[in-house]
Amino acid sequence: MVDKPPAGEKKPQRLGVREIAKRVGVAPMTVSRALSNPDMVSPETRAKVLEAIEQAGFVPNRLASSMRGNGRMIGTVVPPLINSGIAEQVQGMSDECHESGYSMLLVQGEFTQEAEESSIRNLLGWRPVGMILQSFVQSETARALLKSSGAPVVEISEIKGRKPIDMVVGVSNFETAYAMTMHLAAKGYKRIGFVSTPIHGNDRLRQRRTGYHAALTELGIKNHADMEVEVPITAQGGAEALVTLTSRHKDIDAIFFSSDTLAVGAVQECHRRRWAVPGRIAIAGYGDMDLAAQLYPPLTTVKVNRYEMGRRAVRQLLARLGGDTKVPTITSLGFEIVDRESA
Amino acid sequence: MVDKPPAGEKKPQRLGVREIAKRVGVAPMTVSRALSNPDMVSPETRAKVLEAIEQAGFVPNRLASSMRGNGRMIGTVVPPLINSGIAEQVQGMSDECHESGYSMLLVQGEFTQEAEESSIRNLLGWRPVGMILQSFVQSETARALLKSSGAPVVEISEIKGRKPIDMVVGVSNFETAYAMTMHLAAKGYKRIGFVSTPIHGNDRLRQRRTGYHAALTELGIKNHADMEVEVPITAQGGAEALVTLTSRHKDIDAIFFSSDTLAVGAVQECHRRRWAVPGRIAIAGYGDMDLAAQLYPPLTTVKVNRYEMGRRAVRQLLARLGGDTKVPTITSLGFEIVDRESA
DNA sequence: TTGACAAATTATAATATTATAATCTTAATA
DNA sequence: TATTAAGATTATAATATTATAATTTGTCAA
Repeated sequence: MVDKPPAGEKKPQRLGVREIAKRVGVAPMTVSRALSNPDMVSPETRAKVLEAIEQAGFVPNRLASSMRGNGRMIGTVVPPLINSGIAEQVQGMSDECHESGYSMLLVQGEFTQEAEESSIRNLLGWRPVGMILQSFVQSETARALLKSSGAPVVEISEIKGRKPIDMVVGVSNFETAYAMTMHLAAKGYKRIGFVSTPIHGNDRLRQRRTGYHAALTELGIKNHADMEVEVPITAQGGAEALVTLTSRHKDIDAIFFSSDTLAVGAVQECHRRRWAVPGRIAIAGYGDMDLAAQLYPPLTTVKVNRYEMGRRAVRQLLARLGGDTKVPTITSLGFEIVDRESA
Repeated sequence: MVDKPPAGEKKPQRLGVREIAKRVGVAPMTVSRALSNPDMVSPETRAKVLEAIEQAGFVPNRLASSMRGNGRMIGTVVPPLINSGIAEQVQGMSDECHESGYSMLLVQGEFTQEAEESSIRNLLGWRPVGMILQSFVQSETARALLKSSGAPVVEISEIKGRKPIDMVVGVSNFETAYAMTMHLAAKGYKRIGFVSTPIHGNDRLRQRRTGYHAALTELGIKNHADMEVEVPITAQGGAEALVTLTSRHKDIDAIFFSSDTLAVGAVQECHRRRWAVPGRIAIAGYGDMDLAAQLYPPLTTVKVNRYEMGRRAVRQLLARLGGDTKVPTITSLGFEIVDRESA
């Protein structure tokens, strides 16, 4: 009761179109239009409104717009940003969103099925106009929620295999890995190992391994499970994998790492052991990270344009939202085998 | 008119507390409470409500909650995620947000003052309950907007110098750089160069340079501007900086890089030139990235816990939002000089 | 001077949730 | 049996915006 203002005093109106309208002497709707449909307002009125807005430091409430169905928010769930190429992808998404006036709601983490589900649920609570997800969504409940939300969904993922919820943007991880394995074979390597970060639940990695297997089969090389290792996505992981594989197989002459981070770590281990790369062992990576070209020796790797993938994903969503009915369901970005000196 | 449903037919009610309430035969308010104040609802009612929610696949609309003042969204503006330690910070923020049921609205990019201002304006449109910004906000307009928004603000930045808008979390970049420079001097290096990514507009980098200068002065070394270079934050940048400095000064014996990414690039250049590190030249970095310890030779660097910084920033915000009035205005996280073999 | 038409503006209602105040139940006490 | 209190539930109003329909204003021609 102490705080209650005296009867006559008008309470300090919160800053909204209503208040701006009052100050200019016009209806709230006119203020709204001055901002979003300038053509429907006379130039003079518009000028007065914009000035009042500027003057008051008014920032339109996007929550309310969103509730009325003018939302401009995209939700996204991504794996950990460190050491993977995800950071570049997020940058691509963010840039594209920003340029189109959209905002990006981000959840990041290492997800079990339940965690993934709860993250998606959280995001959907904000009623985003579109969702971008990494990898295929595992949880059936989550898939159902996404579908019934009505928002278009882009999965940035392996482009072949399981049926997408809606749209997919990505590369054929199978083909990239197949191509690299063939490339190594063509360069004369006979015993090629494969190192990956944990594959469980990750389509992309699984497809890479499958591509590696397919190439070996085609080459008439019997593929030994003990030519493969899974390690955490760190430089140390790469170094350890190198040690494991080379001590298992004295004659191994090349290792294909499913991530540049691992390959770089392995190269360091070779330096420590005074092993020539590729003389003693050839090393190939995946991703073409910034360091790859500068590494000593320069890293042979698979180049995938992650930044562009991020941008494309957003562009697909926006196209769909813009009413474009013939947005492709599957968008495959190309890849490139970058042949450098490490293999 | 074709679409209009026949008169008697009830239009398909959108899924909201209202609809759930109708199905359970209870008031909307009760549904709301079943979710957010379970204690105020009888166990039986609550069970029925939760079942109906589950059954219908209802996801509460956070926009509407937010409008009523129950928002749980934090806005953040960060520099590019690639090659800097920012990804770890974002991971920290995301984890902490997620654990507390908050969502993170992220804008990422390389910002001029105007772009920074527009990004902040965009975020504020969503009425976040708190904001986390990198570095001190430059634009006066943006600072005003932030202040008048009433949301608590954490700047993750240099902890000394300019007056923060609200709270700061960070380290003293001055001290870290001072300490590293002194460390190098103590190890016997006489001519120490400094390489940084573009300093303009970045407090943290400026403070690092200042710390480097202060140390030189204290050591009685006259500091030459041509012992410093600015390069882009890439491995190549680091390599180029090494070339530039060593050709300018034949007697330079150590280089302190303001980022591990640069230092790693420089080490590769040394390998190409068959220069011993630290025999021919010592290399020190900043950040202690994953690769630093695995690098050949292992990288001497400044370790700052960026992940923890991100978590702390969010925790400070939440504490303040939780009504804690004695949240510290300035939080300094410690640092560590990690002495390895490269210097 | 009236009518027709377009342009500009205003009024209304709808979006989904929840704090608050009001009401209804039930049980315990006098 | 009436009274009181606590617990559970419901009714009301408020949050800010905008599509739509309705109204006002102005211009031109008949």
